[in-house]
Amino acid sequence: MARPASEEKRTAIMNATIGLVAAAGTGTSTAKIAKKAGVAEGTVFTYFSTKEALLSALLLELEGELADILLKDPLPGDEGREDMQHFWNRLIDWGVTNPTKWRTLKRLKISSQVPDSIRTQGERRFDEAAVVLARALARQAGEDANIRYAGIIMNAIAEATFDAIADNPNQRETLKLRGFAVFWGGMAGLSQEGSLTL
Amino acid sequence: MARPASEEKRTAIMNATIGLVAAAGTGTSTAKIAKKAGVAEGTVFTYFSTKEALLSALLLELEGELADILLKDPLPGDEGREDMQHFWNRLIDWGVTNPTKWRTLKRLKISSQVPDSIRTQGERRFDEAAVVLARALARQAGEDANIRYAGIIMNAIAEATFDAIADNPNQRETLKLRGFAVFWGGMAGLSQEGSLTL
Amino acid sequence: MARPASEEKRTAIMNATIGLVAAAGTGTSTAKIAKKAGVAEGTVFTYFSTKEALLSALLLELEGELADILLKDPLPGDEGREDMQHFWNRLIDWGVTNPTKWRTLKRLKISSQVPDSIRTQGERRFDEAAVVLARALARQAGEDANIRYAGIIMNAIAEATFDAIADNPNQRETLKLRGFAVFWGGMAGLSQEGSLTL
Amino acid sequence: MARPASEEKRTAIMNATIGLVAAAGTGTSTAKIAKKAGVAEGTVFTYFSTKEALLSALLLELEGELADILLKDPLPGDEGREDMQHFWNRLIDWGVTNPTKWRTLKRLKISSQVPDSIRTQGERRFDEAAVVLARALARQAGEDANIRYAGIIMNAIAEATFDAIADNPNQRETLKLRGFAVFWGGMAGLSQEGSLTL
DNA sequence: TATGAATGAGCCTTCATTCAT
DNA sequence: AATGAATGAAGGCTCATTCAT
Repeated sequence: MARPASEEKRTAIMNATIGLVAAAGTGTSTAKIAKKAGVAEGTVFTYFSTKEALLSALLLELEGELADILLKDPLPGDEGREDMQHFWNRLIDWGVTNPTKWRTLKRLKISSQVPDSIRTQGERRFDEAAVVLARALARQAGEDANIRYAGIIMNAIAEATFDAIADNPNQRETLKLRGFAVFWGGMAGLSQEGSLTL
Repeated sequence: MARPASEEKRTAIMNATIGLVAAAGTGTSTAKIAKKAGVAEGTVFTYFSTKEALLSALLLELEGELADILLKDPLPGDEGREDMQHFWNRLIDWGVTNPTKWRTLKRLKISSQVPDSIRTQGERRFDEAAVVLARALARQAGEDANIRYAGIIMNAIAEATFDAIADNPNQRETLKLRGFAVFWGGMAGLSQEGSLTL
Repeated sequence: MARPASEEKRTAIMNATIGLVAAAGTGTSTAKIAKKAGVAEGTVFTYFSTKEALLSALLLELEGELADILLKDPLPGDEGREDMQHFWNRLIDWGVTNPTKWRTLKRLKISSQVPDSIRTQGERRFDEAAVVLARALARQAGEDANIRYAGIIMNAIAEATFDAIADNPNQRETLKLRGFAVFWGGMAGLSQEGSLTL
Repeated sequence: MARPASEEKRTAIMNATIGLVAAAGTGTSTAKIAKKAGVAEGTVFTYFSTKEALLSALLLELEGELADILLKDPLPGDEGREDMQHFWNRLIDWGVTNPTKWRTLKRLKISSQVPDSIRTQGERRFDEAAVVLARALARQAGEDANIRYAGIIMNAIAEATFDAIADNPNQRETLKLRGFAVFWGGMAGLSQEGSLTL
């Protein structure tokens, strides 16, 4: 009956936020976000009750998008190196294609403007992927390898890989391969240290 | 800048900043910093012309401190794994001993309140360490391994290691070993991918 | 203004306003009013062009309701104490029965969000009652007693009486009697001071 | 050492607030207050941490001022009508001399922007005066007359008296006398209704 | 007519920085 | 040099009102 809430506007606000958070951190003002999104300052608050709510929604959205991409295509199915590399390639491709999203996601994950509960909720998006990852990892790093720890390291090496690709875009595939080799080699190192009681 | 009288006050301001940035990010107000440092609000600005100047000085100071620690003790001198592990141990020990410093350093490195020129300048502090690192790395990852890339990954794995140690303080030594194994294994993986022209 | 369709909605808006103004003052937002009334935000403005118009209409309505009540039942007709006490009892009964209306009326009478012209207009609602009051008063306080002055005092003592009854509901009748005694005694005092030329 | 906090500025802010609250209610903006006081917007908050704190301080200050005035001069000492009239005269004189203060005080007493705890605290300022009032009242209205109730009525009649004086300034003394006669007569009426158990 | 999204002025408050003392 | 009061530009958010549906 009334003017319907516009998905388009919501998206515009989110995209503006992605761009600004990537460039200037979560300290960007809602006024700048509104301006960049092409809406009135007040409109931001009809779509997100609070700046915190906006940032939280953005974190969940980005993690959801990434998680979906990891799982979209069928896995090779070897339950080992190839499955893992499949994930790795998806991760790198997404990050390289969406550098500002990646940067924003990274910032949101450590921002004090996003409540811990949201961060926890966001990790849940990766539960499904984590199962596959765990299976593949078990072969390379032993049954009791810690997935969370492996995940953080995978992320970190991906990070370094993005940087390298950003500096040398034409070496993209090589760098992607190399990054995985590092990760996979690291996981092998992990296996040699025996089990831990955490 | 002719250093104002009291070195003590300068240090107090820096320490207060470390604590507050670790806890609340670079958004902390200069007023809070002054209060925690036990000086008047205006005094902050006789030691640092600007909040940006304060944060920049802090970044350089922390990176200097860390760089010094890496080089303080004599190296084993094998120009390989042991030299590298020596660095690794220094890095982890410093981070575990000074968690707020580590956290603050991490935040400053990505803060939009610190100009890029400072960030570049800060990396220079590690030039000397990088030389040693390069030599050691050459053996494990090949002559043309990229130090910057390796450095970023080392940092990342260290980060994951801190988290793990923070959660399980009594496993500190085991986790330190494991972290290094991962790093070293990763570097081995690096070598297998052939040379890159970057 | 051609009254919009639903008298029911108009009433709902007014009632919602009564409740909210009593609780939170004339600063309450039109959005809250709409919500409490169960209508859309915009609907408030099809019934009342302006928030000011809404509050003004409410003031007039409440004063009208109270004035009607004062006159509804037949007076004892002694043109003295009994007529006056009849009014007093109506007034107190209405206030005790409708505490939020009373509270809202009180607030509207001094709100800067209601124009003076409306306040004046509202007083006109009591003209008829004032005639009776004047006659009754003449006996107790002299021919030239000032009705406006007496009215204000009556109101004030009623106010104090409401408070007392709110604190001690079971003493209602006694307090009502006592309040009138105070008022009537005061009017006697008034007569002793001789006439005034106002 | 630093620029000392200026009592003058604090007073300017308070006076500006008195004027604006009298004219427009407690909804007045801190920006307007600052402007009228001739200070920067931020300065308001170096003297009062919060708008609520400002209004609260103002309420306590005004009640304190009024309470002091009631007690300043020596009482006639008859412990009856004359003592009471002494209070009455002080009250009326203050209100007539400071109409905006009176108006502001009235508004603050019912504002939802002042916490109840402050209101309670404010009433305490009148404790000393209340003792005298109670004694005088006992003679006219009986031993068990309720002081709070009497106080409210006194206030209310004073209110009506101010209005009348504002309309007819040259009748000031006569109206003051008349107002007291009404109050005193009302208290006599009170005595006739017998005791209440509240 | 009813709806509620859209608007932008305005609100209270915080903050980096300046400056009188 | 040290202090902290003074400043005014933002900042996040609310609100009365308008307008597309």
